[in-house]
Amino acid sequence: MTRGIQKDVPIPLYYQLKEILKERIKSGDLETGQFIPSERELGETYDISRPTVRQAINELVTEGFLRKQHGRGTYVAKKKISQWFLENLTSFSEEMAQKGLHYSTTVLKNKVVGINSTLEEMFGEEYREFYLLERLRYVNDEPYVIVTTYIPVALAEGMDEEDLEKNSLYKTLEKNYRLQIGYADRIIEASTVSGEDAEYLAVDSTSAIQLIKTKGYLENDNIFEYSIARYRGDLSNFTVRVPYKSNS
Amino acid sequence: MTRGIQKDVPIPLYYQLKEILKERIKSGDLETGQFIPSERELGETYDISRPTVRQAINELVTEGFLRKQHGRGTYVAKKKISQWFLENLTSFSEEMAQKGLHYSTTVLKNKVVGINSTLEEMFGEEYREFYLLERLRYVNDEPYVIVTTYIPVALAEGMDEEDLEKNSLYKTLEKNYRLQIGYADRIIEASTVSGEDAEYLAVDSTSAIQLIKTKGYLENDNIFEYSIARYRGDLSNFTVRVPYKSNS
DNA sequence: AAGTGGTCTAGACCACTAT
DNA sequence: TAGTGGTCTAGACCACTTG
Repeated sequence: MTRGIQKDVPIPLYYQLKEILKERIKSGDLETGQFIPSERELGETYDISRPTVRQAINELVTEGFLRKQHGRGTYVAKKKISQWFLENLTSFSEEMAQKGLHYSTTVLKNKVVGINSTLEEMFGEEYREFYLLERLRYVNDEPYVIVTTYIPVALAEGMDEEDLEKNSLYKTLEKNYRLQIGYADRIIEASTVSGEDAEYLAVDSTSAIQLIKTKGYLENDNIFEYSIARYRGDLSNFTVRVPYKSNS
Repeated sequence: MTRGIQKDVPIPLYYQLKEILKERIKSGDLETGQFIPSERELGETYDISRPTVRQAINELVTEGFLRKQHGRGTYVAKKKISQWFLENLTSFSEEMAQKGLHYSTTVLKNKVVGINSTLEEMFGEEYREFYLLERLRYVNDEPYVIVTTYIPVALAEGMDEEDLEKNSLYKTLEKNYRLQIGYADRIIEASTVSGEDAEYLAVDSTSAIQLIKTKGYLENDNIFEYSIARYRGDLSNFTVRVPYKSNS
């Protein structure tokens, strides 16, 4: 049943091995805490060299699937906590699908606005007009988060609402507008809900909300997106796993 | 001036190269956006093989110091944003020192408590007694955060307040109690301040606070610490940089 | 002593970017 | 076309853990 590695396809061997190992973990073939075959053994099994095996394993270690112990071996890490978008730049829809939650979206605002001081601080003076998109998202039919997104018109000329509903925003920008997305900075703050948001989120005016501001950058380090998300504090939490580094 | 690489010391070559490159970045020798020498060139300069150079560079890329462009080269990334403890398991004192902020600490509680349902959920049934330490921290003479920490007595028998004030908690556990710290999960939530906390933090009773719960784990995946931090929402924010991965 | 992961070499060929 | 990073091989020796 173990899928083999194909050498005649343009997929890197180490990547194929990663997928195989992830699959074996997900299927339960390799259980939590169980030691996986040694690097040399995996190399023989799949007929690839040890450095290539190591590349696959090391990436899985940094991704949190495996853990190593010098002199003992490599074992499957404890099941990863439900990790939110604080570690991966995934879209809301992907996140919800992965968690198996039902969600829906209402568009509150969708227009083009001129520059203001906040936008100028974020994007600099290069752009003068921005798409403003404000969406209210429900999870299991409860209001969950309001997200306001700004994108320079120049980067996504002609983008319409359909683009944003069918695929995720990032996929649209990548495929239709050929933007090479690089990374994002997320700024996390706790705040009290604003009057307008309180109504949409169906909470009273003293409720706490989790603010998450996102600055999206392209591969070339130019900013392409700024968004402000307001999550209901009583419904949301976010988890990050941080490694310990004893050396400086 | 460029420090060379020493082959007769028990420090890995790739690690020495990492330090050299970081130093060259910090000193301004390699500036932001500037392309660094190619992998082959670095190998010749420091007389090490290309795979070894690649190991150094790849780690610096994942640490955010460098960025690569296939076919073009490797360049120095934009200066990293002030990154909070959401990416590294550093102590409050280290964090403040790095930011050059003045801080102080008051111990609110310091006692041993028996197990309860929350602690049992966190630590399991193995431990029956826990150190409870509650500290109020001031930054620039303003109340900033209250942190409540639980540690099983069995793991740090005889730990006293001095241990906790002089060095950081983690350093104490590592050095005096020989615990091998592995990683931590941080759970982030927004909430409204509790009555008791409101007084200490000097905010009114409807204020928002940033809750950050930390579960600390040892190398062997056993939990050794549970803490709940309440940050003043108006004074704190936390930043994370997340990479974009187009493939699943 | 045997097996494991950690480090390192000296090549090779490919895919991508620039000119 | 030349130079870059991306992938891969087939070894080698070391440090660490366990029997």
